[in-house]
Amino acid sequence: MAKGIPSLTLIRDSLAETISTQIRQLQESGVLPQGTVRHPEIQDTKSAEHGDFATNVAMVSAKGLGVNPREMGEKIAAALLNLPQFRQVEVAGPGFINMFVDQAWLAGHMVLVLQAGTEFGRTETAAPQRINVEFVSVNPNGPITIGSGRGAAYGSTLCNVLAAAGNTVHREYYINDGVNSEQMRLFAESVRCLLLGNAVPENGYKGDYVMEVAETVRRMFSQGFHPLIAYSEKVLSEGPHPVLARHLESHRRLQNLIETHGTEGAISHADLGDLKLLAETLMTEAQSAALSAFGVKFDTWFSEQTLHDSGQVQSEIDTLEKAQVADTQSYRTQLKLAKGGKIEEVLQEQQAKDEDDADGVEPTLWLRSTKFGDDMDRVLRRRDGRLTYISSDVAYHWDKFNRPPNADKLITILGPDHHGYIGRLHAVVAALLVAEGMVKAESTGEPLGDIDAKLYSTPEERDTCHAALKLAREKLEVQIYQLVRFMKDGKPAPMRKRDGNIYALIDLMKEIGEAAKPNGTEEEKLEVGKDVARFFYLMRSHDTTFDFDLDLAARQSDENPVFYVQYAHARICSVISKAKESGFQADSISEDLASRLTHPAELALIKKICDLPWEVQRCAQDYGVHRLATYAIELARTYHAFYDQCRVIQPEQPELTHARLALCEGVKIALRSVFGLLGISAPERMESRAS
RNA sequence: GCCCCCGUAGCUCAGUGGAUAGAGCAACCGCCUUCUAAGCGGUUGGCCACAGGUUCGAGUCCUGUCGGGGGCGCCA
Repeated sequence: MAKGIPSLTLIRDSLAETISTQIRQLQESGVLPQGTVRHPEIQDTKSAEHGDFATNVAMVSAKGLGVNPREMGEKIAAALLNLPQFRQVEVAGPGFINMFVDQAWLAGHMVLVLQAGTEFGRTETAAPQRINVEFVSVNPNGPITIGSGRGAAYGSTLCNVLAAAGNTVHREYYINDGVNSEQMRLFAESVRCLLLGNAVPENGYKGDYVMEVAETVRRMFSQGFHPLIAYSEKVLSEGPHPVLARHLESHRRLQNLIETHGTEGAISHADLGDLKLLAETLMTEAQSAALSAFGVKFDTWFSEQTLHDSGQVQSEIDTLEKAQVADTQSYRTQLKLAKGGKIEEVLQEQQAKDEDDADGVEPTLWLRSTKFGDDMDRVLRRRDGRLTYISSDVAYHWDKFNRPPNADKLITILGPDHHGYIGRLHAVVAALLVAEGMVKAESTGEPLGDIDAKLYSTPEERDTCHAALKLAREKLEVQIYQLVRFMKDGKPAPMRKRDGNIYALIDLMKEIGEAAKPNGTEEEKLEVGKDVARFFYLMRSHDTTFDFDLDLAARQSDENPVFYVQYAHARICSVISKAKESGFQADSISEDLASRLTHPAELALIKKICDLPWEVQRCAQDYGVHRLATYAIELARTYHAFYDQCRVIQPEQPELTHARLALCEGVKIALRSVFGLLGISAPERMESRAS
């Protein structure tokens, strides 16, 4: 585990701490009155005449202390001026404290950057958390689409950022392979129809990828399952493996069919469940390969069905029933909500008694999720006895807290179409917290109102449920990313096409690579495609819809910002290698480094480099990782400007050359760090566009 | 009806409650004998959808209106 650097070595944190200390001393010596002062925010200035950094601490704190903000600012400024970090401190406007920092002090931070090396950008945090992040998690019934690409890019980068900010992160993909799934049943049915030469069902799957799955399945039948069986047996002999065990049983069944009926006969006699297992496994493998090419790796690919097989689903449901947050009474509660989420009315809808139902009909098992803020109760077990998807979610969310062990928090990243799922997921976790006895509510002592009485039987139950929901919202954070509209030739390009085909992420990468690097190897093309696609997804806030210009992405030009940032890295590598030819080393830290770097373009660059850890921390706090892409562009721009104004290699000025090379090395370190977080490559060379 | 997201330059989008609202693309003008011109500098371009409110201060927070996108299954 990487250690990271203590956050106090960061410029902004260090300034904030210094200002806090000075204010405290001013209060102790009676220059400023006692009272709470907010932690100073260190802001950028918009023009050089306002100095290097500014803080509004006087403006936001003056009122509480009962003093004039400008006067307070003057007193703080006077105190700061005595410190070596500052060459000038001024109060401006309504009470801004504008700080002009000492250039050598500023440049001295470069030493810290160079010492941190590849660790630069990582920081320690006072309260590290153990976090499970689940993302992508699409059904194994098709390739990863360009739509899911956003979730993949966002989720993987968020994980990188959370880890860089000092947390322990577990990356997880949930495979929706439950045997009860209607969609997966239909997918398997479609594959079977293709295998048997029958027409695909009305709402079935028709894309070319389904045909490919069917062809692969046919090949597996003709080759037989012996190798797979042998492999599973070997692995299972070394220890338990629930998923493989299920596969082994299925493969044995299919092998028996082949031996009795021959290849074609086996296909037509095969159980739909066995075909489904083959089809979804192939699809999952394809998804995994595409995501891997996209730079996304998971610690766990978690199979939903294992929760059923192990009995965890049933046992968690029993626990919920015991705790009376789930029951089989024949009504469903629905909430009518007014604007602002206030409950206007509680409706209890009796279930129709269907006399036509045959034997074996069980009463519906309801999760009383309306006790936990959901707008309607949810079905856990259908009347035909089959469990719903949400029933697996109950066991799944409980199980997820084991990855990493004793997880503090779960983050689930979902697409815009799953927005309506947030409420019931929180209800699921809240119900679990109640049922597992994890909630201790303080009684509010308030009696049950009319509306409450329809939801809860006692005030204590209500208070417990409310407390559980509050805790659930802390334990499970759902992040929704918004829709992407893909534009081609100025027109929207649909993710799912009429002919049943899907615009797959892997195809997007290939297309971009083909256009950007027509003479490259397949691997190089995929890498370019990955870089461009990831950067495009990550440039915009995940929380807003945006247009993905496929033509621009495919164009290999200066219009494409990813090449702009990568070019900065390639330029630096070129300078450093040229310098080496002249006998200069970039990674040596000279003692007088700080005093040599005085040019405005150099100082701007130092400030920008040193901002990276701070940017990472901010992103980890509010999950707005798109700012890292903005940061990369800004850093590249600052470097390009420096490059234009400050010649690095000057043999007649070896000290300056060394200092500037160290600066280049610092930019390189920062760029590589941010590229790593964004999941894009750092090319050492970029060929001229002409070639 | 309810929920979520959005409305900022011609286009695509940034913008910690702070000072004169930014970038890329598009348009125009400059800069390669010198470390990669996939670069740099400059010009043009704005009732931050609208109306109230909170605040010393609002593009940012709150309420409402209008407009756009998405979601509200015993599907997952």
